[in-house]
Amino acid sequence: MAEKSSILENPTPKTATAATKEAIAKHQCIAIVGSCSVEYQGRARSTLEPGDRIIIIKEDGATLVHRPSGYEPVNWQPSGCIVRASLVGEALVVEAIRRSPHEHLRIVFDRVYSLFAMKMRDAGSFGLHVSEKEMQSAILAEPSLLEKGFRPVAYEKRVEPGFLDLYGVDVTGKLVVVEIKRVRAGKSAVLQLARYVDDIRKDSRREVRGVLAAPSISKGVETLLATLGLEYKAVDVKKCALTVGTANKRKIHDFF
Amino acid sequence: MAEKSSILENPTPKTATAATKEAIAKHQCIAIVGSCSVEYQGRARSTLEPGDRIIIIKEDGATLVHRPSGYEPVNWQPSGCIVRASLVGEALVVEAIRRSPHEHLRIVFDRVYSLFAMKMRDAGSFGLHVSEKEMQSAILAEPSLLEKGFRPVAYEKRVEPGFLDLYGVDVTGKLVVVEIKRVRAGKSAVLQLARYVDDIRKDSRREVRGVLAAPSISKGVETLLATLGLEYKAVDVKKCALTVGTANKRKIHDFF
DNA sequence: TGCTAAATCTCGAAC
DNA sequence: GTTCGAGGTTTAGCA
Repeated sequence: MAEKSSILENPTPKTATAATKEAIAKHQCIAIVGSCSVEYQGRARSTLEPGDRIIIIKEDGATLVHRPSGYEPVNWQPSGCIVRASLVGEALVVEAIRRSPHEHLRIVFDRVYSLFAMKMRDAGSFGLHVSEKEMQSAILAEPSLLEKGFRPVAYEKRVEPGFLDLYGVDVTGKLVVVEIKRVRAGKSAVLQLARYVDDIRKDSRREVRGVLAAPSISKGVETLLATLGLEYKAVDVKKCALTVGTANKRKIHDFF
Repeated sequence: MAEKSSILENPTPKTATAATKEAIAKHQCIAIVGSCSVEYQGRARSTLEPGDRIIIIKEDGATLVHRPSGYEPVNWQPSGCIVRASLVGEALVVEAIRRSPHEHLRIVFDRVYSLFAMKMRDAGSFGLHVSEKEMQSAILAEPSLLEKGFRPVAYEKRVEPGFLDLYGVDVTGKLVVVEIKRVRAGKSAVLQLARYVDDIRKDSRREVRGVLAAPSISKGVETLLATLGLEYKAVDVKKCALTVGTANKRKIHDFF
């Protein structure tokens, strides 16, 4: 089931070069650990003296040179460049070249500790989420994310048109109906909020504010909000995510 | 001389976990190739379904999850986080946790193809350069980088106070003395330029312009330039680097 | 610790 | 192609 992978330990330069050439030809992913020096010229120019590094060559040509510490690669070449391996003297040399802009990356190995190559299969989908539910939880845990002095009273409250996301009281005692959107809010969100506000106003003598909480709003929505007597509050999605994370801290901490 | 490295090929989850734990304890660098799923929670939240990936765990805790294509890691954790390996059921699990902001990365391997660990030595210094010489070459090759219609006449011309970087004629026939700085130019660069301009003016009846070519100038330098009757021309260092690269294209092309 | 500006930023979408 | 904006941006320089 699993694809064949090849691993070389302390290969000779000749062997390493042959293996790298073959892997590049097969569009495999390659991971080389070795001592190397690196030169780059293109949008800027750089030189890196010899030292132990991890080099990754991906199937689309993306090439990364990683030092033993730090998040970023010290040198790299993005996707779509041409990668060549060659034996120069007694050294494996990997070059990655890109046109437009013209860039040249040259890696000269004085030692190869390990060389791994394999056709990797990765069809897994990646999803980046901050759900509306999480934003709601975050504002419940930290109401100032919405507005200073806001006190939540209920969430997912049943009203005539459906469930309203959040419901509370502001610093002056007015009722606040909150509609939460995790992405840029459009006209529909405003109209939904308007229906909820109308419904609440029917049952209350207190003044009722309608607040649309979203990272941003579509163009034109601002005037619609003003027309309907509603408000927009910008909510920092990342801060929400962090707040949710902090709320879950104990659970994570239990792991240790 | 070279540090001991350990390589495992298709290890069992138990073996892989033990090896990862040991390598983390020794502050070694680790490269794992395997099929895994990934979850992240912190500044945002993400999930990644199973697939083949390359995982790098560096000695400072920086952790990277790379898919088979693209420059960027799909998931990561920066330097300074705590990394733990554990055997959960029949799977190697790597977790990297950071406080402030609180972030949690969890990698679950359903298969490990290869595991490499080693104490890497990298003392090589890294230098990112766009030398003054290269900026000079670039402007010589592409004079419009300085000013439309500029025609270089000489470079490194000997004058009384030293060597001036560049010397030419503008579109109206005036002489132009150019002082090049690869970084933000300060007062000293202006004074140097002023001396060169004075020297050239002594030997010529034609009008002489003094131009400071640099990516930017320090605050206050603008008024000094005005006082001395000199000019500043912003030069795009990256464009210079690219121009130098293009000029060397034939040489690189010969490689193929 | 927090803010600001640059990055060989990368990446994707819109034009 | 080119430009524009967002990113779990990261990183370095300062207040």
